[in-house]
Amino acid sequence: MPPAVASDPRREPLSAEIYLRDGDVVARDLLGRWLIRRVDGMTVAVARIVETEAYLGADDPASHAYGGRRTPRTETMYRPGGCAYVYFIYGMYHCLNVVAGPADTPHAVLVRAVEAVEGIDWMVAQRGRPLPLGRGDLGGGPGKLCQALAIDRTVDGVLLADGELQCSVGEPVEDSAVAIGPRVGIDYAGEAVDWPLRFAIRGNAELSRPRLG
DNA sequence: TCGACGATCATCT
DNA sequence: GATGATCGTCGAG
Repeated sequence: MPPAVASDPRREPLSAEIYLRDGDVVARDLLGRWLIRRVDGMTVAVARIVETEAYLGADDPASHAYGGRRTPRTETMYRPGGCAYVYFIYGMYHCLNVVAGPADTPHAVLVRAVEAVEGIDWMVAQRGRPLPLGRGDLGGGPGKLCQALAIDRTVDGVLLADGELQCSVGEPVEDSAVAIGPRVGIDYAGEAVDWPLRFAIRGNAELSRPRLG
């Protein structure tokens, strides 16, 4: 692919309406899009989304907002789609979500894997792992990609149109390149364990475990 | 206040 | 495949 430059149309922010649809639609649409990480106004890294999961709010037993549960932590999900929802998990990791749907419809899209487009050295440094990094070790998992992009609770609520974390047009993918399967790590969610709400770019090297497609 | 648990990962066997 | 790390969050008391 050609190098990314400032005038690159792939860097144009996604329009706000994109995020106002249901979580599963947004999750599929975000494949191939770019996350642009900015620190103090400077772009330090660009990463391409290669795997997502949808969480469908009040009607989804796997969602933090199941049954309309509304707490200080989940408040961000009740905002209109288009901002980041970041939470802390297992005492050591963060997970990055894109809020979807209109206000008070707490849908979210968990970003499960990204691949580096630009600023790979910076991302590797953020990960703090000994080199060389193996397949999927940089951005192949929700905790890993948050480390690589230095995402923590301070990013929670950031607008993806113009904040410290942005989401741009990137390189959308064809349906034929998309693998779909059940979500990971939600064994507590009853019937919802089997819902086909995990989306990935088929065969991509940075997919999370267990691999889909 | 307290106890249980988690949308994970690295490091074992 | 199994397990420990590690702590914010939330519901129960």
